[in-house]
Amino acid sequence: MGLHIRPLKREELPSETQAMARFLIGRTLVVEQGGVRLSGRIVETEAYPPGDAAGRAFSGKSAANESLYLDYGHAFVYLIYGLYHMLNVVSEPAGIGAAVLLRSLEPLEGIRLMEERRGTDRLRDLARGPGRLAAALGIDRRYDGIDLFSDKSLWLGRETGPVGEITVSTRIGITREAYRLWRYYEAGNPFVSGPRSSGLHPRYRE
DNA sequence: TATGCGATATTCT
DNA sequence: GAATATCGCATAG
Repeated sequence: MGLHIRPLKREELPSETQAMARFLIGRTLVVEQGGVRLSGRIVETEAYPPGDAAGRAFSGKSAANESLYLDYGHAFVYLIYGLYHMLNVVSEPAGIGAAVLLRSLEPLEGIRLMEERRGTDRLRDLARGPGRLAAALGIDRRYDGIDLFSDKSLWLGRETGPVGEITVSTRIGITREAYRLWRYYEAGNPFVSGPRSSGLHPRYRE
């Protein structure tokens, strides 16, 4: 466990959604739970900018999406399909309602616990996809609204090495604004979910 | 490897 | 009542 991850400084994180989604590729996400540290390299994100019809803020503020309206750098966690939690980073100044979805991690630390939670020892499958990512890290609604720059249990770290080329594509699993190129991933990285070459949404693929 | 489908809960119309 | 920022299993090729 000689891995030393330096915390990201708040002023390094862009407060504009697409810029943040791109910036976060190659950075690290760290969870501290009861003395155990889990971490991973962020290899895939999606941007849900202000006014986006596919975003959770589109139908206005409600109890379900309150934390989306916090200042950038807070966590926004919600449940989808009744089964999976999605971990987002609020991406604009307070009151706006936009976020970056963390889709996939390359596991670094706490792999044993991730395997246990996920019921597999296949490294590639531990946190590939947003539902798996949350499951591996034990993220649920209790993490909703926490500040990633003051809370000790969930925070963002600097890159641990060189960051590869970043590719953009259409977002996965949405119907509205489906043509937008707001998905970002590290090219060629096997820990990325979904299409890694075509860059086109299945709906628009021939 | 690719495609299809059911599971499941909360929110919104 | 319908939709949903998904996943794992089944089946076919």
